[in-house]
Amino acid sequence: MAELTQAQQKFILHWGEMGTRWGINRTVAQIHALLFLSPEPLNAEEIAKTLSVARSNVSNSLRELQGWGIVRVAHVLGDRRDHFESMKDVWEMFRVVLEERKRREIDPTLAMLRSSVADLEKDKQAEPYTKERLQEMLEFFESATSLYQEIERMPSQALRNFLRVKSKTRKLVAALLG
Amino acid sequence: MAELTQAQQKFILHWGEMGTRWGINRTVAQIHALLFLSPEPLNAEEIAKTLSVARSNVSNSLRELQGWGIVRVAHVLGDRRDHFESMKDVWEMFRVVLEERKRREIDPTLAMLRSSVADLEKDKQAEPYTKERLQEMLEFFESATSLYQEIERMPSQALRNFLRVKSKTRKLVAALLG
DNA sequence: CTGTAGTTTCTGTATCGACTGAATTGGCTG
DNA sequence: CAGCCAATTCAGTCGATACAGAAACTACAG
Repeated sequence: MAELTQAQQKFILHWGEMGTRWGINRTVAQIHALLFLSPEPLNAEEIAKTLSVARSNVSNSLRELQGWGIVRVAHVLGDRRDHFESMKDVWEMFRVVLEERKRREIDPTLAMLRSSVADLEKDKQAEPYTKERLQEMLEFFESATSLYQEIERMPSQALRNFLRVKSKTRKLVAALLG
Repeated sequence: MAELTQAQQKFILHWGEMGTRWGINRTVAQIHALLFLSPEPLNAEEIAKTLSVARSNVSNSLRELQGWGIVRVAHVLGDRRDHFESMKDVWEMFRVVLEERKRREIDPTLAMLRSSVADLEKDKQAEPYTKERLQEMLEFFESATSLYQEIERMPSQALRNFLRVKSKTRKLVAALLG
């Protein structure tokens, strides 16, 4: 994995860019991409070499990825060094990240909105427009959360099959018509 | 709207932080929050005053918000200055933003994955692991996109009602049990 | 107990993007 | 067409964050 093929490089770079757009550090995302593509766990040194970033940067990024719950340490027999591997199940991976983002970002937002709306509820001389807007925002977040959990609750295999069938059907129809 | 109440300030600051976490500029998000709360369209000057940012910064941020399609110019009779208002329907607002992010980020990712997979398909001596991983990633994005469109296709009012009933029920049950 | 390999923490630097204030452009009004 | 007000563009500054390299720490081996 020390040398990257064209396709691997392309994916890793793209993933890094995607990361930045969604508030994830570029290097963190690149390391994740690398581990995702790697058939076996890599040690920090290899990662640093392959991506040409400082060893310490790799260390911190790996900690962050572990914090997200999509990378974990894997030990290799006869090697003292820590090795790292990415979760490989894409659905599960995104589920985990979404769950974590909900915990870090959505839940605090819900709390903030609830307390604000409650405060405005009490304050009789507060002008009602703000309350109305915050109320609607709160309802949206509650509904979206609930919708998300509804989907999450579906057995993921069933969901996948359902969508796979749908996609096959669509392609078939497209082929027949096109 | 020149002076902000406690609740308004809290929301605007929080929205700004949320923005940064999702790759949206803080000021851009704050301006959006302000417009979202404002009962009437605001001109750029007012926005700059209220949030204590430079006039030019407001100008650029407003352009960006218009680029996302959630803020638009509104003219006020007898006033030469442009005024700006945010979309107020929260569901629609998020739908629009999601649509735009799909266009800007997901679609190019799909394209990249498709072409990479196709390339690896041809290249007989390419090691199969990378192809396998990219293939799965591609399938995920295709399914997720399709799932998203499935949800989007549902009449939004029906979706809202469905979720509202669910939430009411949940609260009732919680009240009876708690 | 000492040396060594591995990892993390720390500190200074560099880079990138956000932001400001000034200059410029555009367009309306008398 | 002169003057003015609003909006945009531009060029430089500032600040946050990422990052590298050095130092410190840890754990194990001999």
